[in-house]
Amino acid sequence: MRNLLFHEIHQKSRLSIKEVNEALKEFDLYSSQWSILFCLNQFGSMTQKEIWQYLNVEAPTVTRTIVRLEKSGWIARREGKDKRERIVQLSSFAEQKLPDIEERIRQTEASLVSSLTDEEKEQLLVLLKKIGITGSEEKDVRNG
Amino acid sequence: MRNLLFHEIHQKSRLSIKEVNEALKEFDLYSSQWSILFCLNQFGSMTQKEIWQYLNVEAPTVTRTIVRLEKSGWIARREGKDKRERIVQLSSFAEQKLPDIEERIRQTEASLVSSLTDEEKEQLLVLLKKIGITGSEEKDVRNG
DNA sequence: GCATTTTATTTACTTAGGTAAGTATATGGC
DNA sequence: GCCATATACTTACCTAAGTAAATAAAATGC
Repeated sequence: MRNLLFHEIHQKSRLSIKEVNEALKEFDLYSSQWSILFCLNQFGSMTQKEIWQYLNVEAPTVTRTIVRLEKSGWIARREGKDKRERIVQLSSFAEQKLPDIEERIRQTEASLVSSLTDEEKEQLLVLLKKIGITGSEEKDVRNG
Repeated sequence: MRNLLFHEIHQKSRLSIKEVNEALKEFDLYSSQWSILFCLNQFGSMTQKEIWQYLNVEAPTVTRTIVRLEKSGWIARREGKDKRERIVQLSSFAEQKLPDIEERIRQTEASLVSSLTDEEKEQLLVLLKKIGITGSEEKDVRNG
């Protein structure tokens, strides 16, 4: 395939999502749900905007996933002082389960990149971050 | 984010699909449709199985996209000698349009990786190909 | 030669992402 | 204070990819 790079990125993206979903089955979670739980675990309560900005997806995508997480008891939402905002936080059930899930995900991801050295992983990350930036933004590569 | 690598792969995958979709708008095509047209242009007539095996997706995904491509006149299908198979081929309309589309895609992709040197692109490809393979398969890295 | 198994494709349904438009609340101009 | 604009979120609808199960045709066993 001529456009090998994008083909390959696309493939590995699908592959890793597939593996993570497989690992999450025992917890009745999907990869996108996990990414939000992980986010909340790392930063504490967040507005939906903070979540979609951090994950770099669109607002409706987060709305949908959050609704499902709320229905299944992983998170709760409350109104903010600004009544347009909805503040999202982990349930105590989620807080209790998260360490196990994180360990499981860590294993899955480690296995996926087990044939790369630490240096190669670092290199891969640096190269990936360069994709999609134009000359003028290039100085910001290390921030993302 | 701890799982930075997958986060980044996922992001760049979405970004590149978005850009390719944007570029394909003027031709009334989507990225997944393009990948099938490209495939057929490269290899000539193919069965659906050959397509999904090459693109490394599941059969139902190819069925859906092919049905749409057929409805919009980009491809035609005929029965094979084996009547279970359906042989897919480009329409003359598609053959006529493809060079322009390919040029447009080439530009889009080049712009996305414009901040990488040729050596870096090659390196990125090599590293990506190593993802998801176990020790015993490692010798096959260069085939993919 | 017929029953069983395999194979190619399709259908139905799920999550995941996107855009566009709608709703409700804040904010600014005056 | 009120109207226009901006912002946060939601709804509706599109493509993309996956799994599971259905269908139809080949291939195989005996």
